Amino acid sequence: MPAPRANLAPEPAPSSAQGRSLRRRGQRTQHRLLDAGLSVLAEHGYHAARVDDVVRVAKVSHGTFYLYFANKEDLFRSLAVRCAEDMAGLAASLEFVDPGPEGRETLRSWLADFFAVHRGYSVIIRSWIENQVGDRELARLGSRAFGKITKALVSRIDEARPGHRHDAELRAAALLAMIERFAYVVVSRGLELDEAALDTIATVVHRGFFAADPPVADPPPAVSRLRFGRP
Amino acid sequence: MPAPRANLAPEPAPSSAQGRSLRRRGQRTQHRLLDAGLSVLAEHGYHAARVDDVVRVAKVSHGTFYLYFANKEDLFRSLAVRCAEDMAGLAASLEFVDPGPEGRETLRSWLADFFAVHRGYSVIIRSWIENQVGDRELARLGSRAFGKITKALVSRIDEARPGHRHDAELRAAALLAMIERFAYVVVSRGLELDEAALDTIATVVHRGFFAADPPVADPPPAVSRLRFGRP
Amino acid sequence: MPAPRANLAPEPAPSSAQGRSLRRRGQRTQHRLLDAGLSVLAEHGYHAARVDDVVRVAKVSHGTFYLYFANKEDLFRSLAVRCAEDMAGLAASLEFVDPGPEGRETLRSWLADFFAVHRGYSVIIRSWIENQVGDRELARLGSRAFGKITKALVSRIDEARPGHRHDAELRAAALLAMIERFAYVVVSRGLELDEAALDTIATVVHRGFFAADPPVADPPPAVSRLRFGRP
Amino acid sequence: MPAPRANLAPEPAPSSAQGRSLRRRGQRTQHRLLDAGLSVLAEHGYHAARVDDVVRVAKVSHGTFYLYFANKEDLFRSLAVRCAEDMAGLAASLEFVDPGPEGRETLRSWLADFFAVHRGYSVIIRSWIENQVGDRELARLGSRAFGKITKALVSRIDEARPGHRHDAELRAAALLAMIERFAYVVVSRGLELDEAALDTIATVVHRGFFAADPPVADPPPAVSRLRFGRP
DNA sequence: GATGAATGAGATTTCATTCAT
DNA sequence: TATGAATGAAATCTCATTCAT
Repeated sequence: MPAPRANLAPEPAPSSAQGRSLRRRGQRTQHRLLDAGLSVLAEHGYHAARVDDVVRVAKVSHGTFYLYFANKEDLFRSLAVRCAEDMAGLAASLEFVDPGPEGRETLRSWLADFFAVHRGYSVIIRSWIENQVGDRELARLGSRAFGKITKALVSRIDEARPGHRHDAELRAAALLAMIERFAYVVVSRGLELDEAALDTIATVVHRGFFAADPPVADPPPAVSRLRFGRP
Repeated sequence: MPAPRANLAPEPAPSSAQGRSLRRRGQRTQHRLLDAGLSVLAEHGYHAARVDDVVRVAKVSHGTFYLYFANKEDLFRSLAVRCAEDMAGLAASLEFVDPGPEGRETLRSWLADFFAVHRGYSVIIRSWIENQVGDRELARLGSRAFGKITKALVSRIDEARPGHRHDAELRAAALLAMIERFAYVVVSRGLELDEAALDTIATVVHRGFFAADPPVADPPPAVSRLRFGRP
Repeated sequence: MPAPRANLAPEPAPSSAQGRSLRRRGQRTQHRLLDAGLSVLAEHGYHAARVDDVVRVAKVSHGTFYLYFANKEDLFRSLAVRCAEDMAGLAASLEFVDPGPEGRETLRSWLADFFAVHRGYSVIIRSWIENQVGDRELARLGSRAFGKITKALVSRIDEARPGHRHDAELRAAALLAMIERFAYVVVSRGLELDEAALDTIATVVHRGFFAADPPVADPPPAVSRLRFGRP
Repeated sequence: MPAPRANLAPEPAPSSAQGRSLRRRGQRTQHRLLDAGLSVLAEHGYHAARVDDVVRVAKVSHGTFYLYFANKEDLFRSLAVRCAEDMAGLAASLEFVDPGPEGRETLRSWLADFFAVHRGYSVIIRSWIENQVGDRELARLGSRAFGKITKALVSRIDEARPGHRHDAELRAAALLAMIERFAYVVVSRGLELDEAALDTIATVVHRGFFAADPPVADPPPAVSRLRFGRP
């Protein structure tokens, strides 16, 4: 059985020129497979993605795939690592969000980055959120990535509206839900997110999630008038 | 080939008690299959859901499944129809959202309904959005259902902030994205959405999406500081 | 298990009027099933014929089918019996075929009958010949029916060309093959066999199979110039 | 879905010996499957033939079958193409049939070839004639093959008995019916067609179908004495 | 007599993975 | 390194037959 070397630490560089050229070729192949994997996953989703599709797009043989990845899930994991790194950078890059106009600009800029990451990795992110792959380690990778972003959001919201820690957590979750889903919809429909749209989103987010509470009147009890969801 | 009777208009109830009892048994079985389908789909998602799982949950034989549904997709379609009906009701039930406190309550109540529908049909909705099933008609069913809700939201947002029609559409999309995704996260993690959480969401939505614009300062150009998404 | 009464001797007539009416109804149902079976078999052939098709054509339920026939093969057997009777009559009706013009007329008349039988039972006959049904008894039924006809043909050919018994047998086989297949083609294409066509066939058969040998010249050895049928 | 390579034009032979040997293995397998298919079909007929049987005979796995053929029908189609080619050759090889003794020899030789083709492809031919497979293209393939032979026969018969074009067509159909069916019977019973038998058939065909008309007496009207074929 | 719902054995097809070259 | 043929477990679907009413 050819031992899959996927995701292993790089082997020591061989001395011969021939060996080095092979190595380079191998890297190119692996790269082709990763890119092919991303595009196939994007098109079909994890379950409907076939190894067959990946190798066809990458223009390599079936056997070659298993030279670089232990299995389908392993390819997915490799992509997920790439994605998690970018997500961590994203989390680290969110600075203080001022309740005033500058805060809106800070948000605007950060949101632009967020959407850019999504554009590349929407499938991965989708799969994380929906837990489609039955792999503990992979799920943890995703949780951690999202956890970092959530934490950053909680901090910034808490800074902007001090004294409502628990509420801040809920808001952070809702905010992440919104922008993540919104990004997905934009990507999946092939839409272009222009400057004006980014402005609007930034405004909504800024005012909805970061603004201080106004004085509220007495709220009457909420009563649902509809009954849904048959047993 | 035994013609699948799925998705047909219900046949007229026969007059004799004996005939009706036979019919009834069939209906019960079909119902059991639909419910089983919903729960299996919820657990595994469309692609990973096995007909085998469905019939085991419904406690019927394999053959029986194909007595009521032409195939897996057909079961899915039936569930989708049920869901689309509830979604249409949801869209129709959204009334005028006042910019003041009453508007917040209107939203709160409607959001409670929205989340209730999601609790039942999260899988269906997810599949619609992600277009997992390669079926045109099914996709259209979903688009129409979501279109109705979006339209309702656009109308209400436009009423609340007249003169920004295009902006209203973007806001409606973002709002739907948020609550849809938020509902999904809540359902998929088995969380309970309590009154306080509902309050917060309603507040965020009300202020972020329905409030009038405050005077804005000069916005400096947004510049992304990060580069994501390798080619 | 409801004992199938198919192909059994008729039970004693019940005394009550009610019982008699039921009996009549039963016969009608059985008849409907037989006819439906014939038409379904004609359309699809034995293997592709579904019990489902038969009961739909006969407008009875699945259960009812098994009230009258033990299984699919049993229905087929019943039809085969009907057919074998007609075939026997056919065999018995072939009289002396004169080498002269009257013989041609005798043949013509008999061929008309032969084609008529085929029109009704082509499927059955086809199945016999091709031995499609894995049932010994059924096959024997067919062999016997065909044997009778072959025997009659052999006798008549032998009468017409005495002293070539073995040759007569071969001729009989070829003749039967021809008219049987010809009948099939006519039936399966929905063609009408008119008087002129019948004339031609009668002529060909008369001259080809029943005429006395003319003096033959020296026959050179037959050498095939083609090679067919790859290993 | 792995694209079935069945029925494609043969790929250009690769230059390296290594590459060719790989190709060779695949070709051998495909060949084994075709041969297995032919024998299984011959034994059971199209509908009763199981892919399972084919792969067992070919000694390959289930999956391998679908590597070479899209499905059962596709295997059948491939065989049919092979058969149609041989049939076309057969049609082209029928030369002028003299009304005298040489004509009989021409026929004899051609019939030997005809029977040889049948020996190999009886199942295919049977299915064509009986239209067992619900595939338009396949049926057309068969019609064309048979059409060619019929046309050749019509030409030869018309040459031998000029001035009866319409009659020639009927005769050609009857002749083809006879020899086709006769061949089937011979093959299906495992009989050997010896020289004497071939002589007899050639004689019958020659005299029955190609000889000039003798003077005929007045034919009395043909009246059927039997009534067959219950409604 | 008749119905129609239910069954389950068996057939077809898919696809991730292995292996010889 | 790379290939492509082969595998087989698992999934989907069919249909003759049985059974409760």
